[in-house]
Amino acid sequence: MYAEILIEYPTKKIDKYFTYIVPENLQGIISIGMKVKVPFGNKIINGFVMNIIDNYNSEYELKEVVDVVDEELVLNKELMDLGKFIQDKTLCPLISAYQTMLPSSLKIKDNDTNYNFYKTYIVLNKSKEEIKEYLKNYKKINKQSELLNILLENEKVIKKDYSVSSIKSLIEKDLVKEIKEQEYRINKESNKLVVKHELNEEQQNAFDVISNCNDDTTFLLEGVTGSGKTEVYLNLINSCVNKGKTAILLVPEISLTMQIINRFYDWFGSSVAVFHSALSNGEKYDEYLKIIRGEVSVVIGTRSAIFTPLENIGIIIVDEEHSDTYKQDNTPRYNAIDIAKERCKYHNSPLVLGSATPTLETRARALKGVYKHIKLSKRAGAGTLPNVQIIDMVEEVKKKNFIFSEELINKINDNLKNKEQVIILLNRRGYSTTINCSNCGFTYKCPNCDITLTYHKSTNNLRCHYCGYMTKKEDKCPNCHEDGLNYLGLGTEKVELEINKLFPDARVVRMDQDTTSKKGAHERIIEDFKNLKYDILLGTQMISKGLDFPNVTLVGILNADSSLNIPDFRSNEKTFALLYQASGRAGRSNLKGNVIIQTFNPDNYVLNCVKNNDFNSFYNYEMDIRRILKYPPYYYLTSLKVISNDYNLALENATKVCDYLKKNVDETSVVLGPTTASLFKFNNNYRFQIVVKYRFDNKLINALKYLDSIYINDNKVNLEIDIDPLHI
DNA sequence: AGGGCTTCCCGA
DNA sequence: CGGGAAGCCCTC
Repeated sequence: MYAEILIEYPTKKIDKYFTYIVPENLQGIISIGMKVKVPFGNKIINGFVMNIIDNYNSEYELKEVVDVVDEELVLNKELMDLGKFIQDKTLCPLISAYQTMLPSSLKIKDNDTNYNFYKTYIVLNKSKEEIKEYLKNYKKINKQSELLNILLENEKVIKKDYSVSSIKSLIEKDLVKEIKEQEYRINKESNKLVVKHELNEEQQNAFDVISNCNDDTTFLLEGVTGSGKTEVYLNLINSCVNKGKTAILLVPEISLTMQIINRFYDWFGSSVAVFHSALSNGEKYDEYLKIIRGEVSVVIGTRSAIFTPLENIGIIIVDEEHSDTYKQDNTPRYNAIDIAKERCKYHNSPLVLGSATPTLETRARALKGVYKHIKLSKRAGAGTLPNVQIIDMVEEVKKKNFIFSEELINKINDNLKNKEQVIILLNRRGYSTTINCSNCGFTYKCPNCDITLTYHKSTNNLRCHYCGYMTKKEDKCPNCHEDGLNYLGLGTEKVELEINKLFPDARVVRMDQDTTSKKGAHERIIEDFKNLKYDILLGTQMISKGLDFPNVTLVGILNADSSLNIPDFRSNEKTFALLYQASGRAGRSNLKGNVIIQTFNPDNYVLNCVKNNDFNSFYNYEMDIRRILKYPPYYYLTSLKVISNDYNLALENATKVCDYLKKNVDETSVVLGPTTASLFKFNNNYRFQIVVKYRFDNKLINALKYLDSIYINDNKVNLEIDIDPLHI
């Protein structure tokens, strides 16, 4: 018996099968999709069993499979095929497709860590009658007799709750014994008292349409902020579970979605498994084990949770489908929504994409009838959509109001007086706190990357947000040695100081990368804010998503236009979604909400669409732009990056790649470049970019595969291919 | 990926 | 001629 093994080195050079002998003691144990240890070169390394064959003729001597890594962890047929699908669609090594399917704790070569977690219990080692007999003769009342009595009532007790010495002597007397049982680290009970809201008419309609679907239709559930999409999800998944099927719910970032997850725990208790980056390796292992063992019917998680080995999937729901977290930006560059479609096809089950601000691609497909379009146009319960006001900051600056406009200050004061909460959103995309010299124009830049360094006041240093480079801020300009260093841009720290100055009595909490780096910090801030421990929540875009604070009636958005100016074809769409979602945080209960948008471009079309709560107009406006400029959804994109630490080599090869593409793709496609990539220099590597825009191109994929195969063997120049990139 | 083997270049 | 660095190629 032989096994064809895929070696666990994520390199295309060895991304092929190696054949090993299956020794007798592993025959019958080993199966396709299992992880095994094999000798490779002079090391023992992990690999996946891809095939098992009876005969193999080899000119050289084969080695033997050493061992299996874990008998329970086997990728099923569906996932094995899915890996090949990903390899084909993203041009990644097959092994990296499989590696992303497993939780990180199982990926790495530290194969000897045993993540199984056991609890030790004490049980009786004699019959109850014998124990009663013993107790009668024993007569003493002490810790030992006490424990025996408890054990007569309860089958088992946790060892560490009782004194070691009494257990020891009872074991010596052969009356009790220790047993070990595997425990899961996460154990949630469902809440019997959970409030199940009545669905309103629109919600009920959405539920009816989707739950009656028996094929792999994709639905766009477009619901305004606060329209109660979560309630629809809960009911859909519940009906699925009642039919004996399973469900996956994808969410953008779990730490921000704890509110939703807790609702699922309330409904479904321990049949929910959760996957996100904040779990420890042991926790991830346990959650995975529960699924493999078939003990779970609902999985909630971020991008990679789409790979959980659930059987009999009845529905997949992708919440906030416009979020860019669903696309992985390193190998394999897959989009979880594409994977979801593939899995739904396999299980013949519906896919639900939910959002208040779907991507233009999704919405276009829904309008064309490729997806089924379901709308939730009203806020659930008493909430009404907020009143949005645009403030012209050009006028405000004349009045020396640089950060907060007069109107926003007044509204905040009103809110503080009424004991209602405020959210301040600092739109920092493409706009970071930098330092430059007013005397000579010097700015701090990263020596490894072509990026302006960001100033961090709390540590008085400057950091590169790409490679982590760090340097101290000097008192005088390092270039002209004058006192000209100035702060540019708005940082959350600066705004916080300003708030403290303007509203000295307000309790302010800041939420950004710096205050949320510790585990659980997100949840704590959100929980505290919800429990009214603070009046003002100040943060970056991370506060705009899906949070539900009933007492927030005012949202202030500072520098709304900063993200409009980034050179990316999606910047309008991103800005609209961010501002619209942020506005949606206001007035979610019966209190009327207000939103103030501060901008230097009060006439900007995108901002006015937000003001009018008019996704339709925005959609039509932006679709025109996309059509004229040949961007998605009218054209598909593929981006290629040619990377080398040698500038000339990079440019030379980029030109070659570009020429090759021009000759070898369909004539209706457009090849652009080479241009410098948006992050031109990164970690001392020069990066050139080529973009292909196409509609139907049968030749492109082969051209890409050819180029890819060429650069596998080039160790000076690297080629990165991103099919359907989110950004270019 | 990582180790061993080959090649190539330069100094004495 | 020798040594060290750089490139090449193999791993069942």
